Amino acid sequence: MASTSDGHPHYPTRTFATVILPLAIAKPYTYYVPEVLLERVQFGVRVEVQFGRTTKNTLGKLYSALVIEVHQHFPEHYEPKPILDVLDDRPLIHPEQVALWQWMATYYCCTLGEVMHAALPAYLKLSSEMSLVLDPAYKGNFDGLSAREYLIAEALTLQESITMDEAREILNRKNAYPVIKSLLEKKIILLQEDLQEKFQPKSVWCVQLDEPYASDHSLLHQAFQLLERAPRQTEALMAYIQLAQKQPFVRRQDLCELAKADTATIHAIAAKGIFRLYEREASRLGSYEEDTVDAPELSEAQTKALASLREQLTHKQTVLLHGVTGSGKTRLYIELIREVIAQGGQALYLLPEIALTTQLTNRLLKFFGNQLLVYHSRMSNSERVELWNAVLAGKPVVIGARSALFLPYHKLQLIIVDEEHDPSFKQNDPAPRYSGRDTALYLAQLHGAKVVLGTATPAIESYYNVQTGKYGLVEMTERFSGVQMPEVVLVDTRQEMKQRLMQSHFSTALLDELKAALDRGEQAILFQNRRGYAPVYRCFSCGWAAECIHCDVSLTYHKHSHLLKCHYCGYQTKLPQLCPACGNHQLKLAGFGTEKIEDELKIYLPEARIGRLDLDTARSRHAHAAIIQAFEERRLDILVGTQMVTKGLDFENVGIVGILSADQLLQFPDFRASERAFQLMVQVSGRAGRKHKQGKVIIQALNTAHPVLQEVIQGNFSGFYAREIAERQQFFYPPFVRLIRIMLKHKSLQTLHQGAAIFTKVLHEQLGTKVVGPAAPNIARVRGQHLLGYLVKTERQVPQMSHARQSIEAATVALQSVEGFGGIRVVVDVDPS
DNA sequence: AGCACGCCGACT
DNA sequence: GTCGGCGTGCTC
Repeated sequence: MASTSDGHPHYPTRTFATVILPLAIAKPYTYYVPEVLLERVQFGVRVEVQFGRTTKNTLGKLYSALVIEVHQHFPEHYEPKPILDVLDDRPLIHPEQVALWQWMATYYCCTLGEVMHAALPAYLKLSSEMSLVLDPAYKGNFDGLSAREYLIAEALTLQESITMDEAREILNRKNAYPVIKSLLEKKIILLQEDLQEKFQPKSVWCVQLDEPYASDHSLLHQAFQLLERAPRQTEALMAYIQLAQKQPFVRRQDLCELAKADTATIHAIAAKGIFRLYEREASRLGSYEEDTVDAPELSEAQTKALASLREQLTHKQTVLLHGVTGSGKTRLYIELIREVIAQGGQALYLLPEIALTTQLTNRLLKFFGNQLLVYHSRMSNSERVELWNAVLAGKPVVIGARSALFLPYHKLQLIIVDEEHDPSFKQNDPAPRYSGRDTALYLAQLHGAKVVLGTATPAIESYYNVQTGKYGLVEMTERFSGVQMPEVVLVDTRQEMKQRLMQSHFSTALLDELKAALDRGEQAILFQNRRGYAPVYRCFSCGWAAECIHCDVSLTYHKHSHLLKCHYCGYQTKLPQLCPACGNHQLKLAGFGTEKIEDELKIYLPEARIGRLDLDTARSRHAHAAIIQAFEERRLDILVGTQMVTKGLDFENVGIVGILSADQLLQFPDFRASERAFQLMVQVSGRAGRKHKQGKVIIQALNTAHPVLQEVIQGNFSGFYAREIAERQQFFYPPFVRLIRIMLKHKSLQTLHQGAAIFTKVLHEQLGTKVVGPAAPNIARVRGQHLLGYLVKTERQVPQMSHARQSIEAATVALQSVEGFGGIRVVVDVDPS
């Protein structure tokens, strides 16, 4: 073995690679780069490595790991294993991606593996599966095998290899291992591990002219003569000529369709030497075939706003675009994106997932055509890989939800975060628990790119950053159409109840306005932030209420399925007829959700065509689109819905919007309740207003004195902000501090409390009064796990933040090193929503 | 995340 | 006695 004076004899190249494995483990690992792979191992490629325990009977599992560094530092405390193969010729990522991942792992307190897991498309993360094959060297028969051994051996004579799962199934037991072990010892079978690429390019059959016709079109008349007695084939040849004039490649399928022929006809022509069939790699990403159109001309207000936006972006990284609904923010984005394309850069347009409707994407596709890719959650694994590769190759524009932040940009110049205030930009579970907006800001910084935060209702944090001068600000106060902002009317439902004017959950004013709007041929939207029929099923004799068996929440009655359902874990059950606690017949439904609103509305407005948009009716993307389309095409008069109706929708004929219970929004036990309520009410109000006519909004509330209601009515964002920011300052809430929420979880309440004692001790020692807790959250048990939470309030500065993180880490280590408490899960959520 | 090992109670 | 449950520790 070659050896150098300063090198280790086992590692002659003295070159090592640090890799990230596609697993949720804390740190990167280092492998040895053997001579034969020296040339091909580089930053950003995937390599095949063996990882995990190996014993004499198991080959280690194989993984595709991502190389993030190639270096000469000899690992000191262990013997690195070799890299087995290199899977890519070109890097799959740029250094910016790894930098982003590292920042996310640190900032959001999770492992690099967890970030990479979220970042890479599934088909780029490979792991091997163990399978069994017959040992080709084995010459004997299967005599003398046990019944179980025989089952496996026999199965292997029928199929070449079987997986461990299949072996378990054949043996009908959980652990197939002892049987396999003895078969290995008898040298009847071998184990096999191999890594298989999951992504396969799609190929389609194409047709072209064969020689000599291909190079000499004047010979085509001879071809037609050859087909003279076959009219179907003649037609196919003509169809081919027609298609070939328009497109560089003629798909067999397209040809069949146009010529109304089957593949046999095409093959017959090929057999005569006129056509030649070949396979061609095809994209799964739909291409935009129509001509792109020009965006409408900018209004005066838009021109001014755009100029201001451009000007501020020259000296600020981030500008907040605060524009009322309908002011035409999207039109400005289009302009900015165009400039980026012209300069050869890349732009990312981020939206909350739910706002990624076809309404918006189709509109953008019309302007950008094939320069734009839409990245949505319903994409297949193969499509994701293709999209990844397209961005790697420099695709200029991507529109997507927060996960689009992970795509491999490397000349990113602009990120637009539309609806920046939206809480669904925050990922709550699983790790990385990151904010799409804040991560976008960091990503932009890495690329030296600009960020535009767009919204009609800025987040308190964002507006605070405007006030301190960190962000620029552009305001658009008028609707593009010139139509006035809707008139907002508050209805005191407590008064109406006293006077017995309420009809079910509808005030007279709301019902009258709805009727009037329908008579005028207008449409209406009703907002109720709760799905299902009724959120509580209670015994009015003893007070018992139906609760989930896995979670500490009341069950919601769903009329459609006639079941009680848990909105946290999905548990469902039939309605008891007698109260299980006292045996009485006093069981009644309390409260109301979208389902009940839809139902009761039918009584008061029997003529109206009513649709419902919530998680229950719009579970699939298709169902969601179908409801929106029906409303758009005016096949529905009234749309009842949850938050879903507030996002990313543009309807032209909505005369009236109703908010059924503002109290529900305002009563949330959360420091952000006011902010959320303000945003939701303003956003849903923004759906009102016809193309040429002012719309109307009716807000029903029991407590009409709440200041947020007046601010919503007046569209008074600055008043709302001033009041809210003062409160945040007084009670030490963001943006004046940063919050880190910690949740301990365990199935045993006793273990949880005992463990929490240790955790609390360490945390208090390190952070003192910055820690609030432990306290059981409102919902103290979810999916059978008891919860205990802490809130850490810390200064916004980096050193204090990292001290808080280190303290949490120390407390976690202290907790989990105690026997019996290792099973307590510690979930850390930085900047929780 | 996997996976093996070790310790425990429940039955072919 | 084995089988399978779960808790714990380790992986370059």
